[in-house]
Amino acid sequence: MPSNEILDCASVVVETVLLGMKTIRAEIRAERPQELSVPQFRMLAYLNRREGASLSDLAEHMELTLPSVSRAVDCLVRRGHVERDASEEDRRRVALALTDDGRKAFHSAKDSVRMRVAELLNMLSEAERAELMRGMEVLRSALPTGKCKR
Amino acid sequence: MPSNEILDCASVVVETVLLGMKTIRAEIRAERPQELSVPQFRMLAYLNRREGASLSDLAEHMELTLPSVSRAVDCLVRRGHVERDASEEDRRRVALALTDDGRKAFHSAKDSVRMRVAELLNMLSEAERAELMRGMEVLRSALPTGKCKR
DNA sequence: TATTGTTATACTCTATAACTATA
DNA sequence: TATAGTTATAGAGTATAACAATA
Repeated sequence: MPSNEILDCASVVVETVLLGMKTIRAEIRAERPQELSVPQFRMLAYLNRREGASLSDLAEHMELTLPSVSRAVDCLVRRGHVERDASEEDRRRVALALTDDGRKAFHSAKDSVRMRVAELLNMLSEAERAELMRGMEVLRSALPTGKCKR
Repeated sequence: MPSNEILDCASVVVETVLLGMKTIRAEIRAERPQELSVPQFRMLAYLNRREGASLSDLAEHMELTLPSVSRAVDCLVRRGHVERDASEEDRRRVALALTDDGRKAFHSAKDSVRMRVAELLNMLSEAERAELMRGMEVLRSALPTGKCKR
């Protein structure tokens, strides 16, 4: 049972992450030719890292059910962002991959977000940025990263 | 035009916020009687702070269109989380407020998230937590604080 | 006429249940 | 029989366009 002091820390972390997410969300969704939703962005990001991932892999990463991801992928395929092929080894599986168009859409959205955040960080002093980086490092080390499913 | 070093910082911040959001999302949506989506949670959080806010206030905070928020509020009203009344001063406006049930649902979800994050932070040393808090403080100072009129 | 909100319509996001195909 | 996905159905999340009511 965490102490009150740690519960207070947790509140700060949650509020800050939600605030940060608001900036990111606004940028991902801003006009722009290749408009993406946040879930779509997350799926493209995963497939960009894990070429050939199966639908189950993607569902696990997104923490969604298979039917939900199946339909979401329908949508991405329809838009030309993702390719869906039968796996060679196990014909039940599908191998998902970004198309060139999907890779372009993902990087375009990602670059926009990064540029927007960089503009904000540009206002900080070098010392503050160093403290920020250290804080991010600590937070990453505390958060469950990907697989370990509580 | 931010330097490459700052662009790298921005990447770290974005990745860390997305990772943190994943933990929060999983917890907000977890089992539990009063299941909420992330947007619903954000709306309840806003109305908890701003009793009597109008639909336009909420739409601005959420960065959504009025029709979208109108429907989202329909849903929250149907679930008994929110009350929608005509404003006294200006009959065009609606005054939104949490019901007791809505307040309960919000605090329950919020407490779950906080507890889950606190459990994770509990693994850190005291020095690491101090660094984390400092990093959060710096990040907050850099992010646009969504007209925080609390 | 301008502002606040709702309704109509159309996608996407997500779930559960029932199904198909492969192993 | 067990596993990987899809289809059916339903409700929430989101947008634009058209509308109604109040100021």
